Amino acid sequence: MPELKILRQYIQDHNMRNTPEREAIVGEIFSRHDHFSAEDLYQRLRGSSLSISRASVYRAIPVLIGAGLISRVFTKNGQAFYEHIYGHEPHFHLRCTSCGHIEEFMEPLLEDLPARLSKSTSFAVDRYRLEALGRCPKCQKKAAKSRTAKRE
Amino acid sequence: MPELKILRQYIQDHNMRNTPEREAIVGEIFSRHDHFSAEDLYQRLRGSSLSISRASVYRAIPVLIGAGLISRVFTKNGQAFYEHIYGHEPHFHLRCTSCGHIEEFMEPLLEDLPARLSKSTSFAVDRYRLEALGRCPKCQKKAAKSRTAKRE
DNA sequence: CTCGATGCAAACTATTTGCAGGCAC
DNA sequence: GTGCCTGCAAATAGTTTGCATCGAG
Repeated sequence: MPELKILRQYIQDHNMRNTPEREAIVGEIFSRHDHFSAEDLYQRLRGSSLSISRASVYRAIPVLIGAGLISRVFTKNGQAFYEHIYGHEPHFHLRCTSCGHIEEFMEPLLEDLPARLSKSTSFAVDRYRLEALGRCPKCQKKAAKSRTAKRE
Repeated sequence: MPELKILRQYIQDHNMRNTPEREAIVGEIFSRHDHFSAEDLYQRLRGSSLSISRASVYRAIPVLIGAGLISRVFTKNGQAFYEHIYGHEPHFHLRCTSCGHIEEFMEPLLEDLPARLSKSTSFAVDRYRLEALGRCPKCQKKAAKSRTAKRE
């Protein structure tokens, strides 16, 4: 479990304390490969032997981001979603503006974007977040005239 | 004021009703060239002769997005930020993870991204949102060892 | 006249925080 | 033993919504 190693190292380096709660959270996150919100995590961990509070889940998130284990990828209806990034190829998200369906995709062109941007701008860029918005195949077919404007 | 024309057209096409409030909101948005939150807009419009309620500001936003006049560009501390897109070259945002400073930038490589993605994926992509995260020049200089992990 | 839009205030929802006790180190 | 971490509950903050009224078409 390299992700646990990373967590422990990060915690040690930052004079924090490791706890079973944090390890359980990391374990749960890396047990699947999907996008999750803080609430999702909380619900999944409620069932576990070690029932973890919402507060601890919320407090763990910035720690894991700091450790480079997860990253916030998008916001949906005011709720933040994350994904684990360790051992995960860089990629971006295609989001259907009609049904909300999300797919991951990689465009080779973008592979070394951070390095490229670090050269062409004054920022030291270390990562990026790209979200492409459009219609998924299903919603293209439906092609119903939408009469209502949804937020986003 | 082409933006007002677009608003009116959109409203007409969607069986909605045009109101001085909506026109004032659009006017205010296009009077500057910056990123704004719903609250920003509300505060700026409070002073105007036509005092507009928060509710109307919030309700106007999805309409303007639907009309293609504005777009949500990022979320900061749980608050959504927008910018007007009509008459504005496509571009992306560089965000300093340390101080929050934001700069706009264009990478020629990305110019026809939507078209390219529409071909290489199954989605009909019509726009995208790219946020590069890193350190701005100032914060690179400070280079203080941060001991606290901030959310994001 | 009709029905969408507005303003107000209350309701919601996601997230943060104060506090007392517990546990990692 | 010290001080970070946890759980709980209360507090915040952004955004949404019910309702009565207003006014555009």
